[in-house]
Amino acid sequence: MLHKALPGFRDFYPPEFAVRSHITGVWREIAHRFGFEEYDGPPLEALELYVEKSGEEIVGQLYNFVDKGERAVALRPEMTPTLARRVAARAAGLRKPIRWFSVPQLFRYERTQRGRLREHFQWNVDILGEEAVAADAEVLAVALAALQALGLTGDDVVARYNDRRLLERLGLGAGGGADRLLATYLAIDKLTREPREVIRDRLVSVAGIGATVADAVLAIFQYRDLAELRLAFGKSESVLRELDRLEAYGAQLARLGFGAYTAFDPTIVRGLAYYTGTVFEIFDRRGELRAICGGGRYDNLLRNIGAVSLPAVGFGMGDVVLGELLAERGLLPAHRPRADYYLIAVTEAERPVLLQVAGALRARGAAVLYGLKHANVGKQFKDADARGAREVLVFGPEELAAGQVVHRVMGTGEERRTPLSEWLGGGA
RNA sequence: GUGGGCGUAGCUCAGGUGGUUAGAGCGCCAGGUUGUGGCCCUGGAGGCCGUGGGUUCAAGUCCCAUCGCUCACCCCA
Repeated sequence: MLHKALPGFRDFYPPEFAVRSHITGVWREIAHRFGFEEYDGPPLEALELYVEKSGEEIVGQLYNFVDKGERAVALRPEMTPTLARRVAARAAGLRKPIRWFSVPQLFRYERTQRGRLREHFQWNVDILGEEAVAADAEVLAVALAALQALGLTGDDVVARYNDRRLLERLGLGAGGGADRLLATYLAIDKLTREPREVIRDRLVSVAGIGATVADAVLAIFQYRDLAELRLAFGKSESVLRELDRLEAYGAQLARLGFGAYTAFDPTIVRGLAYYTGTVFEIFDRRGELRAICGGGRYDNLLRNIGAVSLPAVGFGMGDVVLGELLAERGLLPAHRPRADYYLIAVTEAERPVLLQVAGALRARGAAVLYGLKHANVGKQFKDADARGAREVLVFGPEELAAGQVVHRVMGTGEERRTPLSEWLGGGA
């Protein structure tokens, strides 16, 4: 056992790779179905790209080092800064709204635990250049469509959504600057995990807001749905506007077929600094795992990073937690090697013909296997079975003399003689 | 970074209170079977019992350290 993967890094043996491939395959398929184009960038970036104000809280867990050219670099911990920078550089020439997706491998240096490694693959989908709520709905819809395609229903997962603008209108930002607002979001983010008193203390001590305001803020969360909030705060024009937008968001998602997958939840705020509007997180309904996916609107990030003003909305969905959930629900396809044909030579003398047929079949697109060293027929059949061959062709001296080969269908055991020319033919 | 639990074959695990050459099932390889797979039978390879140190006549077993995995914190992709 000389070389194991570094802590938090995974080896993908064929069975594990099959799982990863299944998940990323669905991601790509669904992204294309929604009209998103794939892009990528380097996995290693200048450290400063992440140290900038786009997300201070990430920096402490960066996988960073100094390279041989004495550049401070970091393995990318998230895709959004890369995306923002690239889009900003070419924004003028890109048709808006920009609909892009990516499946980058991302890295963070931190203690590993369930659902959290030092490396994972994350599906990123973003729409840039559109502030209409339809863009927000489209982005969440594509995330849910992928989960649906993977076999998860509205009974398995739920997307809880909210809008930071609503919380601001409700008084969250009362008398505070951006820093205070973010600290308040971070405190609220823990609302479901920690006792109310702890949150209240944190609002006062860390976020620096007054005790009475803190109580007012916490009071917001006794209202669990939009109708209740409308009754309680409907007098305010600006609150109404936000409630209307959230209603529209939910209604559009329902129209797109995901009503059973979505629910408004005022406690969802997300920890990242750059979100400015809608935010959402997707959880397993049983609440056994971490969030499967998180995203939202970040209208100021491109202006901050690239001096181009483009509203944006997107999400990231990792392969680790999702893989755990799919495994628990028995939704991962069984990994079994597959081949269309396994060719068997009875004696070495038939090998040249066998190779010729293998070539012809492969040229037609079939998956073809045969033993690389001679073995008795029983052994070869055993190998054909173990490697998942659907059909077997037996090349024996007797049949070849008559211009025939034996064709056996493994599933049924049905077997008959067929003309060799049929297998050598180049036509489809 | 903090605390708890766990490290025996490729995998899943046995190995009472220390006691000879460390076991099973599955998997893998070979044979039974030189023209027919799944089942069965036989044999084999594969372990410095995570690593290092200590206690002891004797350590897979007890002690310490360390590394790794894991769970909970911290924090969040």
